[in-house]
Amino acid sequence: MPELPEVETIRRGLSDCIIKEKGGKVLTVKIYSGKSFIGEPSRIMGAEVIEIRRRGKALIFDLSNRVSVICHLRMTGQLVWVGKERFAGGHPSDNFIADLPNGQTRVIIKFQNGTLFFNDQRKFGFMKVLPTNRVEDDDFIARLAKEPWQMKPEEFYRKLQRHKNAPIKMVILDQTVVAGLGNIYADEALYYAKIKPKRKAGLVSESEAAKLLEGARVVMERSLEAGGSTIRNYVKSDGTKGDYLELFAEVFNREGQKCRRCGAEIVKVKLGGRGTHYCPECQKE
DNA sequence: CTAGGATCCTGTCAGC
DNA sequence: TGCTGACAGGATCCTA
Repeated sequence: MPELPEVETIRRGLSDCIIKEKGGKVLTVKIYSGKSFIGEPSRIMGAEVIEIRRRGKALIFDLSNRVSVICHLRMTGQLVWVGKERFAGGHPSDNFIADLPNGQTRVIIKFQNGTLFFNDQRKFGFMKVLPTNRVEDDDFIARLAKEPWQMKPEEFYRKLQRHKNAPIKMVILDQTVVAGLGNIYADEALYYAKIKPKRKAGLVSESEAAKLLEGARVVMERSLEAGGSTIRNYVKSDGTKGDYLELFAEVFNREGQKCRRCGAEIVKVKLGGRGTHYCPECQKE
C-alpha cells in the first residue's frame, strides 16, 4: 500500500544502505514466487547498484552493467535491507522487524555486504529486469503522468476534463492523470481542497483544481517529513507498534472521529471499490 | 475513447 | 472454536 512518500522514503533509505555504504556486487538472486520476478535474474549478477530512482510509485535500480530493475510494491510489497544496518519500508507489518526470509518473502537478492528481501503478502508487486535504456518504454513508466510538483494547475485542470463524469477521487488515483497519489493521499488531498470525493471531476472548478494539486503536494510532503511508513516510526521507542497515519492523517482511518476543521464526524464510504474518508460538512458537493 | 466492475493473491478481523 | 464474508494504502483487464 505504499504511495509516493513511502516509496521515496525507501529510495532514500536503500540508497544510503546499498550505494553510500557500498552494498557491493549482486551475488545471488533467489526467487520464491515466479510471478514476483519478471525477466532473467542472472542479468543482474555480478553488477553493482549505482543509482536508485523513483517514478511515481515505482522504484528503479540502475546497475553498473546497464541493466535496471523496476520494482513496484503495489498493495503489500515491502523491501527490507539487512546489512550493517537494517532498513525496512513499504507495507507496514511485523516483517519489518521479523527474521527473514519467511512465508511472505518472494525474492532475495544477496549482495556482498547485505541482503535485500522483497516481501509481498498478496503477490501484486513485482521486480522486473530490463536494459536501463528501455526503462522509459516500460508500459507502466511510459504512461505515467507528471508528479504534482512538476504539473502546472492548467494542465491538471485540463486532464480532469477528460474524465468529467467520473468521481474526482477516482480520477486523481489514475496514475496517467497525476503520479503518486494512492488511497490515503487522494482522501487527504480532497480534504485539503474541501472537495467531496464523489463529486464529478467535471464540476471541479479551475481554482479548486489548483487547490487540489497543491493539497496533493502538501499532504505528501508532510508524510515525507514523517518518514513515510518505515521501521523508524512503525516501531515506537518502547518497542510497540506505531501508527504513522496518526502523524498526519486528517480523514484517513478517522471515521467516527471529529473533523479538526469543523468538528463534524468523519465518515467512511465505498467509492469505486475503495474505502473513502471525508468530512460531510466542510468538503463540498 | 470513458466509466465501472471484476480480478490478481493472501491474511486478518468482525460477526455469527 | 470454527466458519464466512468483508476488507486491505494498486493497477490492469474486460465489458458496455
